[in-house]
Amino acid sequence: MSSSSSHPLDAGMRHHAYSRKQKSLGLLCANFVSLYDRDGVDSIGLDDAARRLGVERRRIYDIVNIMESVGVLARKAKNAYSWIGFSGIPKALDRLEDEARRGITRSEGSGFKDDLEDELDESPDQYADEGDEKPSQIVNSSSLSSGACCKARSATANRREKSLGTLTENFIKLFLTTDRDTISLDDAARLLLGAIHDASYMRTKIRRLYDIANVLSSINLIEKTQVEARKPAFRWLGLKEGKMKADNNVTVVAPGPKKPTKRAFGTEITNVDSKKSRPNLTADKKPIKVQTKSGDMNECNRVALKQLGSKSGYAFGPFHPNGVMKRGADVEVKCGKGVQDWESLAASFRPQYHNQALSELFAHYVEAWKTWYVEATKGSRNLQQPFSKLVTSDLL
DNA sequence: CCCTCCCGCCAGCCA
DNA sequence: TGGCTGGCGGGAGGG
Repeated sequence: MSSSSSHPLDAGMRHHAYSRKQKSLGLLCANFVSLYDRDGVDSIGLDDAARRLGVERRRIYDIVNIMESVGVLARKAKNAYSWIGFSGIPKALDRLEDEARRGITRSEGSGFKDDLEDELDESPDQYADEGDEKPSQIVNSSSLSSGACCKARSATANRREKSLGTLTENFIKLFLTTDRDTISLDDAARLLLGAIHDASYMRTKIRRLYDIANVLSSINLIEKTQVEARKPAFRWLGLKEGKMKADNNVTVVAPGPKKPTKRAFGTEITNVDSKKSRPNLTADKKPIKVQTKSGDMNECNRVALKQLGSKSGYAFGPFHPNGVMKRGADVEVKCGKGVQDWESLAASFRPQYHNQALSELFAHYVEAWKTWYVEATKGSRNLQQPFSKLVTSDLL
């Protein structure tokens, strides 16, 4: 993971080489944020986002689902989401914390409570929005029932329970309910899966957790740490309750605001050409997919959570790096106005992201950016007041 | 080698 | 139906 230059020969032709790093979900998320986190943005069209970010629509669904569960976005309608911003995070976290306290964990296998919740929150409107959140969730305590498997939920419900969004929520709840400083994805998967032992299911879950962790990292809600060698884990950073502001800050920098003239990452967007060199498998279709698993756990989850230890009153970590984040947390560029300058800067700079927003990686990036920034501004760093606080100079 | 995780197939769902 | 969603896991990048 070192920073730039990973490909030896890539110097000049950076876009022929395929580099998954430039296409990571975390990076995409960062770009997504920088693209929409500004004044005047309220509605986001999936197609538009995909086009501007240069990725396939499928990837936007991933980002959006995760972001929504964190309160940054709210689904408005088909193909349309409304941008709430980081100011929506506290509320979302409160809700999650509250649910976690009551022991509500959306189960993986059964959709029991989910359904109930669905009725309450989901469908009609977006909760993350204004003051009202979904009503309380009384619901269950169903630990037992859940385990009892009420399979059968409609396919829809079933599907939903396995959604990235739900997984994200449960993943976050783990952090909100444990005393542990860090949680590895393995542990998280284990805890979230409870009784399920199926290895392949587990593998799939972990893949998803990687996706989630990457975007949450790019948003600075969590950060990757290396606990034991070979076993990376994530630490919850969260945010400080009152301190959050509509636009606090968050990471990311990104390519140009507008349509990327030049894509800052990922070469051809749609992976048209350079994609990985897949063998020419033309014909063979994928074998039939097997719909494995089914069990569910739930009660187990709760128990598992317990094992992690429960906290009673947590004070989230500072969301804003300025405060507590350790090093390298992030940079931000947001702020609506005055973006022009940044935009141009960004355009010329073209940062190199790294895969996930691991803090170390980010640190590299930030460092590079910072350096560049200093040069660019030649000492006079405060070009705009709002930006003075911006970070660059103080991170790291 | 094995951890990471991108890619896109394809199945439900809904207008 | 066709388009939207998004689960899922193959398999390649990369340390």
